[in-house]
Amino acid sequence: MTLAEITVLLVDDHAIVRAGFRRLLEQMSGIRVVAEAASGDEAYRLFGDRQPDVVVMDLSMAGMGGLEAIRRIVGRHPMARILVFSMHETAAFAQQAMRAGACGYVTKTSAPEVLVEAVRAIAAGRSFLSAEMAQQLAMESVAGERDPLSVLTPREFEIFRLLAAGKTAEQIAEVLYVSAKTVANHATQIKQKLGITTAVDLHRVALRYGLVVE
Amino acid sequence: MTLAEITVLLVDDHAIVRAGFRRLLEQMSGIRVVAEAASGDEAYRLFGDRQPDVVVMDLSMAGMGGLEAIRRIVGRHPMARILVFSMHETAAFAQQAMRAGACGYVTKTSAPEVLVEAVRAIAAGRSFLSAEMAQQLAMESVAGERDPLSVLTPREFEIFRLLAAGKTAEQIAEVLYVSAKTVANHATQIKQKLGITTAVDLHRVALRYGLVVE
DNA sequence: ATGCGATCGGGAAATTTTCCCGGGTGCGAT
DNA sequence: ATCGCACCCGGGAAAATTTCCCGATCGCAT
Repeated sequence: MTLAEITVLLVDDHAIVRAGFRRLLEQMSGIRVVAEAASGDEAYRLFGDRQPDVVVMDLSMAGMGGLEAIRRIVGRHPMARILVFSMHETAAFAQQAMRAGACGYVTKTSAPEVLVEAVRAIAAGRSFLSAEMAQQLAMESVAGERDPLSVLTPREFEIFRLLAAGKTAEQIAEVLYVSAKTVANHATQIKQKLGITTAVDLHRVALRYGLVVE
Repeated sequence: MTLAEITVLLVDDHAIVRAGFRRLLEQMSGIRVVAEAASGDEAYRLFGDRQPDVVVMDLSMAGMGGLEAIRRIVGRHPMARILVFSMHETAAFAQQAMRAGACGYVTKTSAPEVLVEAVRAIAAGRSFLSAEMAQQLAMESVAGERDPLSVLTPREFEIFRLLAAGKTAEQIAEVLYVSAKTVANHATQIKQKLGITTAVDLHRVALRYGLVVE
């Protein structure tokens, strides 16, 4: 592994990003891009052909998403080592990717050196998380790591759902036969528990857990 | 213009994308990247220094967004020619970008040749829309049923986007260099125009038109 | 020149959010 | 039985935000 070059399969539906990665790695010794794919499908096929040491993959691709592609590749080739290279700064994405079988996660805003370092780490059999991600994930695992909505009491959950559906505090108060004041107090408590500040965040959490349709 | 090289200022907060663009243009004659910026701020400063023929700009940047950067640059330098290079496939973005003062819009999924063609078109004084965008915009104008977001002014659209991203009025005020009061007033106007009342509705509209991810 | 729309924000009132509090209720443990 | 505890309900008061109304400026078009 340390003797030969590290071979890389690049997967991203943006040609410009693939070009950037190539340019970056051209200036490095010991790493060589042996193939590129613009879709999960293509990546799956090419992996079998080329047997690269490392796959560098974007998450957000049209068609079969990156997560699905990871599952497929790892399912067929358990030894595959995949580094996710995503634009999302959120720990939830990193978590999902790792769970799907990735060995590392780096954001696109990372410095170029970090990317190279990550590729080397993955090739060497280690895993790699960018510092911010590691930080976030650590925070979460300390916090208990389970479904964040489980911290809500039944009443809070109910109000959470209604808020996420776009109802105002008064409307909710009306259907629940309590005062708007109480709803407001619950709402504050809910946001506190979920660690969010705005109604938009609340809606996002609800979407993420399938509590509202679209 | 056709005699000299076309000089380009590259603006994108992802180093990898800038590298990709450089690599792409290195292989072309007649185009040269003379500067790179990782933020709208930096782009604004560098534009004055270098006076590039064309600015190639990403829309979604941390801090001052791309739209705001366009507004600022064009406001100060009316002759600036800006090509937007975005990951968003939605016509609403192209529409807003053009309205903010851009001369062209290309998505990151475009083929490399398209990017080069677009840069050349912009430098030659023409404007450029990628085929899919032109298609979508045409469809909309024919259908008469334009998206409700077109009733928003550029400024309103920008603030709308930031609100939909879960930012508070205060945070928005900070990145746009205006008072929180102004943002609040805009927000009221936006909700009025869109016929919505809650922040959750706002997020939903943004989702519906692909302005926010997820 | 004049009008118009876009942007920015102040003033003031209305409304909402937040924090702090206490009271009531059910439920399991001692 | 009664104690602790979590839950639910809401009042009071301060803080923050939203809303409505207004005037100012600026660029642009007629």
